[in-house]
Amino acid sequence: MPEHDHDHDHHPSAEAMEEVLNRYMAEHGLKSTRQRSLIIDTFFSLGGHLSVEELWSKVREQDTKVSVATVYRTMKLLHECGLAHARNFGDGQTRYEAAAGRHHHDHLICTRCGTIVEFENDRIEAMQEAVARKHGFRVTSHKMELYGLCRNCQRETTPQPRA
Amino acid sequence: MPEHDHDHDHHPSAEAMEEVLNRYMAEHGLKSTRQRSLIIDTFFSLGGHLSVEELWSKVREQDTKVSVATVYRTMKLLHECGLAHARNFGDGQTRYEAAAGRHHHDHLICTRCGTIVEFENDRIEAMQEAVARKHGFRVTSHKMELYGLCRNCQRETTPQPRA
DNA sequence: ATAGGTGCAAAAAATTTGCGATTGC
DNA sequence: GCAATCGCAAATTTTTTGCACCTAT
Repeated sequence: MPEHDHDHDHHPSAEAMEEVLNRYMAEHGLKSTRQRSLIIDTFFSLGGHLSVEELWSKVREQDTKVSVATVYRTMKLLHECGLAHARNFGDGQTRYEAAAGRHHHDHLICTRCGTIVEFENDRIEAMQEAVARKHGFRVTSHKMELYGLCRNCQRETTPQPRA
Repeated sequence: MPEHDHDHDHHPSAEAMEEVLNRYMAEHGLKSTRQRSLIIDTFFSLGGHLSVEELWSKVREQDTKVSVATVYRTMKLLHECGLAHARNFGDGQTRYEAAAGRHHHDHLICTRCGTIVEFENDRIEAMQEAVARKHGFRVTSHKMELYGLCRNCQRETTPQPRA
């Protein structure tokens, strides 16, 4: 499980997310269904960086009949309305992470044990803006991932599985 | 094709890469074959951010018989010995990019037309190090991608395909 | 009523692997 | 000669889709 940075290891409440989502759904003529609510509640209450497979297995604990397809479709929705970010940390699967209501943040990833630490740094963000402007870009989002060894893994020599 | 930043739009020569690769191969008991050389030469002479599919199609122009599997296997090798970086820009495929002999750099990606601009910024890198250190990490590599609209796409309103 | 949603199973797309036939070293 | 490679096809893995049947609105 990911360690979190000092000032933002809170997740937005699933209820708050439903609010945002409801507005989006109303505007787009989408319907609220039992399986969507279940998937969304599960996603936001779990937190972290979830693969569809992981999320699906948690959802199935509540309702065995929900199909992967629905989880994929729902996560695509959440992504499109900006409530979830899609991440790609190198293993072959897309992971989703709660977006709205949280500060933007980036990731430190231990390549040995898989630990993920979140952080944010306003000065770096400001400099990113500046660089982009220099190249004529207007930035709408970004990803920054630092890969390396966490404190423990710098000492350890015994094999340890990734995440 | 990607625009390049001021001071490093050179690609390392395929020959220089063969050198590094040969050393690696000698140390690991790997063999140099016709298809590997072809793939490697093609990869380094093309430059850019290539999907396996794209690279394969170029390779096939020289030798119809090379299989995708070999391209995958060769790129994995290049990646393992540090000569190629694996990237994931959001479309569902891994892209490879020449690594050794180039300065490290990051990416500005236009979400409308797919243009990729490379840049580097030492101050940002220094701050990344600092942040990582604060969290006890020793950074070995990183990825930073800024998504947004390039100069052209901020003006245009007509539809334009990605990449 | 009806547009949108769901499950299921088949389809795609991306990548990996088993294997008998090569081929560097 | 022998271990490493190759091509090919089959297998995996991840994600998408077609379709007949449901269900919010």
